[in-house]
Amino acid sequence: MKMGDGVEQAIHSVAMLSGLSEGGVLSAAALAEFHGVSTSYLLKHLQALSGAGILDTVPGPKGGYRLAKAPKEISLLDIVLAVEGSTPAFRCAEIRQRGPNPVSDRLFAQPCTINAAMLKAERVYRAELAKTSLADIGIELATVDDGSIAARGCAFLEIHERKTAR
Amino acid sequence: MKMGDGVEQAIHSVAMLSGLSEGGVLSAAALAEFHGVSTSYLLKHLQALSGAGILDTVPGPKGGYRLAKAPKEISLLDIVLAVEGSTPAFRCAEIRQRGPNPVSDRLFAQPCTINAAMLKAERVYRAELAKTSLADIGIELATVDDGSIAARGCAFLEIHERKTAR
DNA sequence: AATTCGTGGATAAAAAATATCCACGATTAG
DNA sequence: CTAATCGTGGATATTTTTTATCCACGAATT
Repeated sequence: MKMGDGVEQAIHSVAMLSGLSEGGVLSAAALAEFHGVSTSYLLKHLQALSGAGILDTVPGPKGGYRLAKAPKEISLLDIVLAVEGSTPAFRCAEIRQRGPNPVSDRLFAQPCTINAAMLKAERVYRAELAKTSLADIGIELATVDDGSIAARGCAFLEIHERKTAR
Repeated sequence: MKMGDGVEQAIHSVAMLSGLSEGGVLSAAALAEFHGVSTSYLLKHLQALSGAGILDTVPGPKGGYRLAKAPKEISLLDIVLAVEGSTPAFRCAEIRQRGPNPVSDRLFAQPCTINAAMLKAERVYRAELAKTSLADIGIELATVDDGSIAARGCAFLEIHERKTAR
């Protein structure tokens, strides 16, 4: 069982957007450059996030992505579901009904107990992810080379703004 | 995120073995036939379960697999870990350290908060699976065609025993 | 009006999962 | 004793899924 790398990229992207100053946006290209990932692939996930109502898009020159709501209102679960979809990891294939089983079909009206147990665990997993919001994750602080304290990504944001200010 | 089909096959196999009478065993071929899956593929998972101490093997003619301990002592988590491995679904690729990030390396001595949150959710997931044992799943009951009540699989076991009694 | 951006579908490349096969050693029924 | 049966474990093929890329289009802003 492996979670797609897109999820990690998406969470980091949204986290960075949460550090933006009022009115600020970041283009898909800038986000991809900062995270060192493929722009066209990240785009796919940014669009999923936008479609899920987590991000807003600003078209035109100086456009890009920004949060659609407050960091406190965005949970990790929201992001994971937007990128990976809501299909459970465990999919009951109704194995119990296969093979030369001479047992009556009436049994199978009741749900598979194995499936029920697996899905319950997934519900617990998702509930835990729902507890953590972007606000909880916060912005990591760092000492930059000149000795000052900077929010993670801020230094990059400055660089990016210098570029776009041309 | 998708869990391998092997997990489902493994759980059903172990569940069926838990319904075996004292001293009884089932061969990999019989388990595969009952579940309608490939024998050689199921074998791979049965061997993993045996290696994990969940199943015992009985070699020779009339040999096969049986539980290595009481159903109450076998949790769904044990089976999932044996088949899928214990690697977490979310693997932090340390995206935060990539790209043209001018922030000091000292920041990265601390664990990634995103990674921490994702792993915490996985711990909760596993804890929930650990709560459910084979005994909890129990043996499903069914009304067979002649109107009597039979444990799921028992009818098949009878067929199998008739075969092997030749 | 030209630049810059996101949209969305089509498609290619890479990686996993699934499935199969074979030669070997161990065990036990007959 | 010996022949049949079973599990072991590695190698390998097949299929499916994931990941990644590309391109033509429409929208908005300077």
